[in-house]
Amino acid sequence: MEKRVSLKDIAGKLGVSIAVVSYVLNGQEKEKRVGADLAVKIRQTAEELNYQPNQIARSLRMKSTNTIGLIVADIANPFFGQLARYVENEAGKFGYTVIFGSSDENAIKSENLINTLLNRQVDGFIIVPAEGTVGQIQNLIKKNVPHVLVDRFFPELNSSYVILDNYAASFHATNHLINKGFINISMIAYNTSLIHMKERIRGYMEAMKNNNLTQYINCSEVSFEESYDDICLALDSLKIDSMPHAAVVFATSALSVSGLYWIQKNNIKVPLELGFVGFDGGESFDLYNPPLSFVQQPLEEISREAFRILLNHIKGDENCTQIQLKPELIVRSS
Amino acid sequence: MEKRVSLKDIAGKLGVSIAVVSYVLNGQEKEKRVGADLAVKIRQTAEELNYQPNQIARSLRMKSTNTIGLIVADIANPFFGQLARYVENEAGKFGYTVIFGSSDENAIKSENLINTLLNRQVDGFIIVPAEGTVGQIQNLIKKNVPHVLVDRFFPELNSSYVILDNYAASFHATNHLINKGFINISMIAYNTSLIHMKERIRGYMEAMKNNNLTQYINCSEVSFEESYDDICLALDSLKIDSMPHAAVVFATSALSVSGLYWIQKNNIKVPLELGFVGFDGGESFDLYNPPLSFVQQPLEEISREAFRILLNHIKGDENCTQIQLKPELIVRSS
DNA sequence: CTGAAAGCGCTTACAG
DNA sequence: CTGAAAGCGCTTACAG
Repeated sequence: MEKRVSLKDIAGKLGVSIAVVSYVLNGQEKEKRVGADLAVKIRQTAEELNYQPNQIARSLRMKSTNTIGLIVADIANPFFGQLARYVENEAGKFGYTVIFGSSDENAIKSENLINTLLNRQVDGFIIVPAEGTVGQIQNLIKKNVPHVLVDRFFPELNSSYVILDNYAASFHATNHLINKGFINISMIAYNTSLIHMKERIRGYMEAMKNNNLTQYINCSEVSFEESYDDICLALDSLKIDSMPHAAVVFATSALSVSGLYWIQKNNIKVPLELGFVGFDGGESFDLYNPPLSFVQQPLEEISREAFRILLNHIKGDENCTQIQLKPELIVRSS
Repeated sequence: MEKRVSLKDIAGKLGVSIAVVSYVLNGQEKEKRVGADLAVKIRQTAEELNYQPNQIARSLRMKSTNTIGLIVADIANPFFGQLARYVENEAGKFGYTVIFGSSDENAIKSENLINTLLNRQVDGFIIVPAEGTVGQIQNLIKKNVPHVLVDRFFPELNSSYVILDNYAASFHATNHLINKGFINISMIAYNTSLIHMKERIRGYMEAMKNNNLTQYINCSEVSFEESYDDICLALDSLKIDSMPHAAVVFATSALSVSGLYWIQKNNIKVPLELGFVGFDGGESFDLYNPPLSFVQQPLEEISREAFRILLNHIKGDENCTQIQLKPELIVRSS
């Protein structure tokens, strides 16, 4: 690369110290009482030479990079892609850039990611924590690294987080199906100890119990890695063609979409032969014929709040803020 | 944040110079002939103190950050999310982290993004260039900043790029519809001067001309901002219910999905009432009943090649590499 | 009003 | 075999 122009170059050209030019370029000429004419001359030559501050040098000196790390499960997953976009927008408004990484719900990858971003001196983290990463988050707390968890959190830890009211989400989803007359309602969830999943399962269970449908409770927990095969097995075991008709609540967006693949493959008619509530609406729910019902998260609000809280931490606020937002059930034909 | 341990701390504890500890921690004890026992002691205390190198300091000194900038149109768009993921994977293998930004196909945003990433001293860029950003890319060339363009490029510029053979993509897509017996074939594209779009349009036109269907050529160019409304207008004007039946080739993934919304709204039967070829397959094409045909890009290969070329540039290779990859037409019921 | 100087945490040519 | 020292490009307390 071409040599960049530095403060030294400007100072050299004008025969002044680099301190003054740093002052005026940072708008401190008033406080430092720099001569008005000198100030304009400095600004002019900075312009001429097309001076661009070296953020790395600045970061080293200031011990802050104006950079945040965003760790999601998978940036290619539209849910996390959306999240990333909202975070990017919000961060941009405050002069922050974002470095991202995908953990694949894997604790080892998560640890590597956190460490490399830490070494790169990010000012803070927004993290969708994977299973088995309590220690990593605990470490951030110990080191006093600003961070906010999103989508999930660890109840035993005192971190800031912003999440969905997951219990309410599946509780309402299940009730919706019950109100439509379904009785034989199953849930497809991930096999994980993470709280968001446990809460979604709990909401489903409670709704079933409240309606005396305990005998129909049937929750299949599939693995992250083999999810499609596991889902097929779980759905195959449903007695779709018997009465009362079956219905399924899916616990995440990816799970719902996999479910749709199975439904298509088996040529099932929704909602006639199978009740359906998905999670985190995507095109597929809209474009399905007829359109499908799903639980909607306020993703933009989640992202906005997460960044806002993170910024407070970065600025020194030590108090944890824990926010739970309300889901919305988008009711359509299923 | 807690104070991090530095080379100085290790050196202090052992009563040696920071130079030696830098040497052994960088595996240069052989070249620098550091005593074997000292080396193990240094490694030990580095371990004990949990030393983590400060990449910012390292970057300042080395004038390289091991960071690349990735600029896409919109990270929330699954096509670009996928791209980002593949780039992330590839970069990770070589110790690079990626900072991303979304340009929204907007030249101003693109310029801001490029500048802030430049100030953050990224070692290079992978860019999906927006319309009107020739000057920005030219600037990178002038400054000798390593970069590779992706998805589109500027023919008048000598940059590395890796793109799809866009001409072939829509040429084959159109021919496929012709072979299925469609005659009245339209294209929906974006209203942009960017080459990838011009090539997709050209491929459509050529296929039509080659089959003496010039009179049926009908290409609607919609705007990025109002794409859905524009698409509806364009599709409304098609005479779907007349003979010969109409067919549409969509020039991007987002366009195709918008088209599906219109198709659903108007309750059109594909392919019975309307021929359809989409771009960049997503779930929606799979889940449509019956599944839809589309042009598939080798996204992983594009990403891998783009990073590989970028890395070569970063390492000093001044020669531009320009790659065009073959699309695949995934033929299903439409 | 202005500048010399220290220091952020590293790497590396150089001297012994 | 080992260390003192310069320097990457900034910011800022301090002295005049």
